[in-house]
Amino acid sequence: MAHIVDIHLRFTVMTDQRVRRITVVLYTQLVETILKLPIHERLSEEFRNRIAQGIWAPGSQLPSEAELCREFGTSRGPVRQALAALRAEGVLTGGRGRPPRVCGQVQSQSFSTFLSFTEWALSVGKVPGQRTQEIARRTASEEAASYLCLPHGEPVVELLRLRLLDGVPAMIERTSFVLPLGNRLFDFDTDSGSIFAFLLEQGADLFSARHTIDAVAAGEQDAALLGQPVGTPLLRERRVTSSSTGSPLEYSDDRYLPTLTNFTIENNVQHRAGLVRVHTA
Amino acid sequence: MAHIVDIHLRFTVMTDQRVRRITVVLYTQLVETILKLPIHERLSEEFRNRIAQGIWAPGSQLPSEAELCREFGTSRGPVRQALAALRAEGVLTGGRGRPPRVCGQVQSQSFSTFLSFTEWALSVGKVPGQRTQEIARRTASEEAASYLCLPHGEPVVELLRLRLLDGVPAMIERTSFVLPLGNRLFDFDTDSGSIFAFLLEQGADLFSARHTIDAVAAGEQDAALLGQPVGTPLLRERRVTSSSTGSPLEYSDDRYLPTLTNFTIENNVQHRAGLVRVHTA
DNA sequence: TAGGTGAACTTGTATGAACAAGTGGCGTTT
DNA sequence: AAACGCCACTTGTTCATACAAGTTCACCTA
Repeated sequence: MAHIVDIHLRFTVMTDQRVRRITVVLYTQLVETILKLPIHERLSEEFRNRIAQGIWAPGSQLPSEAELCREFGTSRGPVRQALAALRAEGVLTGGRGRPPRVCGQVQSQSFSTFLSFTEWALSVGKVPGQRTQEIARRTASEEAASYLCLPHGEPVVELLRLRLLDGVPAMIERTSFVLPLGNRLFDFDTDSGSIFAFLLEQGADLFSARHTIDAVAAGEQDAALLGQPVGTPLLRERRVTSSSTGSPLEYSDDRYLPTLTNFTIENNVQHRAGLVRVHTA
Repeated sequence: MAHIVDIHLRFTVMTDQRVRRITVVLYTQLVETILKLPIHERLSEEFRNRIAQGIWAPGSQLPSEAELCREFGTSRGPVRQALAALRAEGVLTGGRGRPPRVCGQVQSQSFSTFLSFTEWALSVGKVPGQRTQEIARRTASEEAASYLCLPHGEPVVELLRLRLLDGVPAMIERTSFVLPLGNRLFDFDTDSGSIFAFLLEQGADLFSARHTIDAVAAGEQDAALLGQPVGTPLLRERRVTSSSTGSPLEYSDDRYLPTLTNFTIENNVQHRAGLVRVHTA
């Protein structure tokens, strides 16, 4: 799907001896596109809703496939596809002869919710906040350069922000953007909200991310910003976000106060965990 | 599938005025069962191998579905099921008109590899080790009782072990087992290897697990065992393992040296992360 | 040379059918 | 009461088919 939402045409026009700017916006038929979602995606969305709303409570059995087919007027294929999607996330179990059951309590998070602090905070009912400490174009640190696959001495745009939940310091974000992305940030008020949303709006091709989670002691800067003593254990998430062609766009070192935030995953015999334990030499 | 591997029949017999014990073992046809794996599971296994061995390198395109069908002599269904399994783990991407590509560098880990320190260590080519500090039956700690859904004052079997990688201290494991499971451990040499494997062998129904990851400062005991100063940041994984009926069997508080171990996950637009960020009040 | 057209190929979606394999309930037998 | 056999129902697996929708590339045209 092309996913073009609208097309902006900007003209500079002379009329009546005055210069005017005209913007013409062509809206494409997004509504059509949404309504034309494939059946099985509409189904899995519907199933997710029912589970979230408790209509299908944890532990309870779902209707049989045949019943779901009758209810939604489709064949077994799409119904099974929708169920498989939820099974792959560990939300459902079931086996031969046994109707599917709601199994996991932990809801998975979409790509954007997991990447964006702002979107995540809103999804858990908190007010996100941010205090930009610094935004600068400078030579990439060794670590950033290696993660971003940049030659030594290449410049990047570095951003240091303190992130807040309901006004309370919760996380420190040190991000390095490759130049094509980073340069756009100078036109953006980094105190106003989600960079992720801004970049997506600008058409950035943020496609995949690799997250590495460990623990570090708070340095002096961390401690001062978070209002904690130096040496406090912090939960660190390092992240490389790449485009759909696989070239790295952004490297971030996020340090969370572990009393406010943690990471959770569910796992079972049928469902391999996406998370892996890694040994570092 | 029943998954009965063998049946042991033990007799005590009098012959020639001597008491003998005879064990008769009935082996069931496991080989048959393995060979009878459904086609799509055999395919996804084969695909996983090819990716691991680099036959299908990251970034490279896979053969088209039609070719795979020809190669394995099946219809499109099973091939697509196998591809879907890998896609659900974020290993493959692709879209309409575009042959699938190997995308993630991070291999997912099976339930048992992720749960068992021993199995994991072997899978990354390290020699796992353990020094049992203590095994005891005592009243559950408040935290363990709450995670295991036990009434206040209920006894559990607590185990404290130092885990090693190639002889180097890497993790501290504090596990509480509910009695039916824990009591069996007194018949087991906890210095000899994997408790997880032992319990499975005993027929324990370890089905699902919820993992919570955060950071803590090393206490005195942690510091002494790991040979680190008090206050060193440790990467903590707390885990509740449950049976297939959902009743908790085991609670563990594992503290890793973050210089040796971390957790990694991959994520993309098409593939929701199983891992979620959680706010703790 | 730049750009459009169309054919060949690819994957995504959906249907219908058939059989394999496991679950649970019922009644009967031991 | 426990064990067994049977039946109805459920999910898992596989096939064959058809069409929708996107990609790629060679070719033609302006």
